[in-house]
Parts: sequence; structure tokens; C-alpha cells
Amino acid sequence: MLKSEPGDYAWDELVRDGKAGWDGVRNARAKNFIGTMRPGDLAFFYHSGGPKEVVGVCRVVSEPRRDPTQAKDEDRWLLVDVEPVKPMTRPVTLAEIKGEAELADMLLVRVSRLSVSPLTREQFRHILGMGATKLRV
DNA sequence: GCCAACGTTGGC
DNA sequence: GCCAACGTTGGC
Repeated sequence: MLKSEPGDYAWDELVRDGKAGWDGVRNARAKNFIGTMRPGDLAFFYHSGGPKEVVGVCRVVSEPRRDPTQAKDEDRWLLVDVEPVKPMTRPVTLAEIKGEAELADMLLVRVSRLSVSPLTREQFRHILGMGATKLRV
């Protein structure tokens, strides 16, 4: 689950750009999750700040690498490149996710400040279903 | 090494 | 706008 405030970087911008480095993550736990990502992995794009909802699916297209937006002499933070796969047919709101017992363990729910968090395949499929979004996963 | 103070994030 | 939950910083 990749969180972004739409005013900072929105789903539509990823669609426009075709590809983007998921930069600016400055939390050790989130960085560790980025470090586990591999090319081909799928992720949800989540809008925070305003309406809180999963808006699309994207794909990791690089290995984790140094985030160039950190200070030149630092080598602490990672990013991966992502590209859009498809928008959710219906956005899935945080409130809906919180209403699902099967999703209660998600770190998105349990650690609200975490901007990058993992999902199980089952959780991923569950949210796809809630968003009426068909994708082979 | 501990912890109080402070800053930030994000949901409400 | 508020506040809970964290993370970081700095004094000791």
C-alpha cells in the first residue's frame, strides 16, 4: 500500500507520467518495506489527506534503490519505480476497509502514519473485489 | 541509555 | 482545528 497526498502526487499524475520514483519516504519502517519490493510486485495507490481511499493499482518496475532526493552525503532512504496498471473501478475508502474484519490486521489500519505497508495476497484480492476491479493476482 | 520535550503525520 | 500516535532530538 503506497500512500500519497494527492496535492503532493496524485494517481492522475502517475497515469500522466507513465512511471514515477516513489521518493520522499522518510520513515525507517516504511523504508524497510520498500526494500522488500521486487519488480513485478503489485501495489495499491492510496490517497490520504482528503478523501481517504484506494484509487488504483500500480506495478513495481525497479529494484529498490537509493532515493536521490535525500542529501548527497546520505545513503539511508530507498525508493522503487512504479507504473500505473489500472484505476479502481470504484475507489475503496478507508472507512470501508475498516469495516471488513478480514482486513483488520492491515498496517494501513493499525499504524495510520505508516506511508508504505504490506498486504497479504488475500488482503490484496479482497480490496480488489471491494473496488469491483478485475485483475489476475 | 533514558526520557522529556518537541515536531510530524494523518485521521477525524 | 484538534489530537493520538509516533519518531527524533538533546540534556543528563
